[in-house]
Amino acid sequence: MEKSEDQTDEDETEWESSFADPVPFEASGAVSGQNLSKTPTVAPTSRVILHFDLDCFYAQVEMIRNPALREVPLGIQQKYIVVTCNYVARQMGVTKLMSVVNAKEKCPQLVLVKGEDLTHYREMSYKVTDLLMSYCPLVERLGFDENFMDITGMIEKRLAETSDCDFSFKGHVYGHVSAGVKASDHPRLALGSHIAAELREAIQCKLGLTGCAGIATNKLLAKLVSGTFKPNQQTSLLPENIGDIVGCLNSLRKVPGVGHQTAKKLQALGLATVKDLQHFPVNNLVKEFGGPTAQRLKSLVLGVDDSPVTPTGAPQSLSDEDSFKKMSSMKEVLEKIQELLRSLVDRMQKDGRQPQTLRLTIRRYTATNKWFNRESRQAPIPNHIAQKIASGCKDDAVAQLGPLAMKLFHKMVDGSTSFHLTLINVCFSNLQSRAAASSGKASITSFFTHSNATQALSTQRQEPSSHSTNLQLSACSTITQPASQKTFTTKDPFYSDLSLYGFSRKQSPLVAVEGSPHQKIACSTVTHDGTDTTVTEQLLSNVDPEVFKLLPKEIQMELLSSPSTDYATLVSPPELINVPHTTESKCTESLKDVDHFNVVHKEGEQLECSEKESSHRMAETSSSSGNNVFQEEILVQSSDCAFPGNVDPKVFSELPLDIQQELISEWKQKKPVFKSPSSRKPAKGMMSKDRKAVAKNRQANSLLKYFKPG
DNA sequence: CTGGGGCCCT
DNA sequence: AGGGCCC
Ligand SMILES: Nc1ccn([C@H]2C[C@H](O)[C@@H](COP(=O)(O)OP(=O)(O)OP(=O)(O)O)O2)c(=O)n1
Ligand SMILES: [Mn+2]
Ligand SMILES: [Mn+2]
Repeated sequence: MEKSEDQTDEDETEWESSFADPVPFEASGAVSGQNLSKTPTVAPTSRVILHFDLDCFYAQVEMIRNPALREVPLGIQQKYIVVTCNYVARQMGVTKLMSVVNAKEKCPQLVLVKGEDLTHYREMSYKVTDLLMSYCPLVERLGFDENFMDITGMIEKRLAETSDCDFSFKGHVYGHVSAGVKASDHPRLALGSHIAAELREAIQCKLGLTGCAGIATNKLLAKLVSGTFKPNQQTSLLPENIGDIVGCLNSLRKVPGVGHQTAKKLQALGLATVKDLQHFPVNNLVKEFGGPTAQRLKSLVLGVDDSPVTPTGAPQSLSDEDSFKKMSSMKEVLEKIQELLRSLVDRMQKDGRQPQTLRLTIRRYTATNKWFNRESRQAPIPNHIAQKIASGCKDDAVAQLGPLAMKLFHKMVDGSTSFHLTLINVCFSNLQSRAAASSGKASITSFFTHSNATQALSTQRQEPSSHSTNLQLSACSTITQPASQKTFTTKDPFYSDLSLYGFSRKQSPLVAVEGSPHQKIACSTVTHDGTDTTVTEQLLSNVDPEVFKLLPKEIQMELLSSPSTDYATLVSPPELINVPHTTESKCTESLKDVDHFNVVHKEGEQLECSEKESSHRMAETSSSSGNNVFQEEILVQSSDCAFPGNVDPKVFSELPLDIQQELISEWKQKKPVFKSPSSRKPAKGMMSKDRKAVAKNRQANSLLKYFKPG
């Protein structure tokens, strides 16, 4: 969400003139130059990237929980601010991140729902990510309500399978009247728009959520374009219009990756708009930011971004915090810390991993500048305590973590003098899988001294190692199933073949569950009976069998389970039954359900998401650029982004989904595998070297991690 | 009358 | 341990 200062939206006034001045050619050369230097073993091609952003996310979740709220102006309140609001409220002038007082002033009838507890939002957030991942594993989260997807592989496969190029874009096309755009000129993006439409439809059908999507050739552009038409619409960006969308960002702060501090530095250099930066000599930028960052900034404002879609995996940290006007007694502090710890331990337990580090953060009261003075202290969590967390001895764990947290507190605050706190945050980090944790302090990898086997073994997987309660709770993706028909609602020729994607029997496509809303359906977890000796020797041929035998059973299971892990998905919607009664939200399982390979095409119905082809924001007016500084990124292979070596994205996409996830996890040194907030990622805590190396090679790190690589 | 989360880099 | 970025 944008800060309020950024919310004035003047895009429309600017974009047509964005081509007036050519910008130096050199700036766009980096990407193609780099890729040209590679061996052209893979057909050079641009990527197709999707960006999804849910509509008024917290408000939508609350409206699902209580449908009566749909018709009233609704604001989600955290302390004294309205963090977001539904579109009814927006129509009446309420904005995101508005103070409560201000919002009530704008809209006295505003209904406020407390939103300090993020549990429901977090859960829904992961359901969306899991759903997307079930189609294609290349999904990267950004915040709770956004996901990037690299569907290049899916596109290539589809393109090879069909010769039918007589179709149009789904949704809007930036800078055009979409009906007037020939999809045959941009078949890959056009296909992407169809996939985006279907994924949005799936999100609405299965989860009851609406959102926007952007379809473009990189993450930066996909994100920028997704917000063009707002709510519940999608927009594609053609290469010829890259200059338009970037050029109309008159405030540099709107460029993702340019935050408050960077914008201030730029402004000190006299740079306020994107065009200013486009024309600014990179050399003068280097002085202030350093070479790599300078170049990245230049690239960003040209719409160039070859950062990969990096599968997010399990979270690296879990934190819980509370703010208040004043806290000044040790008793309050202790009670607050214990309260936060109880909640955190609860979440940790469901995650199934063990935190190795505890961090305590405080904010002291200061009259001015209340929000930039945080102090923190962290400490290792003794193993015996960590195990209580994961094993479910909640009260026990809290009882032991409390004193540890208080020790950290006293490193910052002298209890014998007066203090005035306005915030306390408790954070678990350095999260390790049980297998890794139980094998000692080091990761599993340490068992194999000269292991080149680690790659094949996927030693860093993080899923729970046994079929414990944790596994059942976390491995089950809970998806709601509308009781509505499964009728196919389009005769779009591309949909039928989409059913081939993302499907894998073992993966267990989203299971439809009908019944009581609050009924929890147990997971039918298919176990990997990997204790078979022959299997062992096959899979672990590079592992010393003597060493292997010494490993705890759970770890053996871990090592054996990687390439062929079976798992079943499970379904149950705790409170999600209220799928919007909108008649147009029919759910099709076309991409997923194996039993529906023979898709029923129902004539006459359209799969439209009530996209008003409104012509607001001028984005529909066509403008062709004369000069083009904004060259399309060509030669950007997915292998540069998500795959090691020269892996053909098309071939990759044809692999069974679970295999895709395994491979990705190995390449990333993480193990998402199970679809849930837990078990997504391995602790790369101690693996930071590996992780860093990976990130560096992929250009995923550094300042503009969000968009531009180095 | 300015939340409550996350991520990565230094 | 802090800083900057994202939502
Ligand atoms: N500084 C911020 C920004 C966002 N959020 C939360 C509240 C939002 O509901 C959610 C998603 O942020 P968005 O910027 O996408 O805003 P919305 O989804 O609420 O609205 P929109 O429909 O404009 O996307 O993240 C937050 O707590 N603090
Ligand atoms: Mn968002
Ligand atoms: Mn949103």
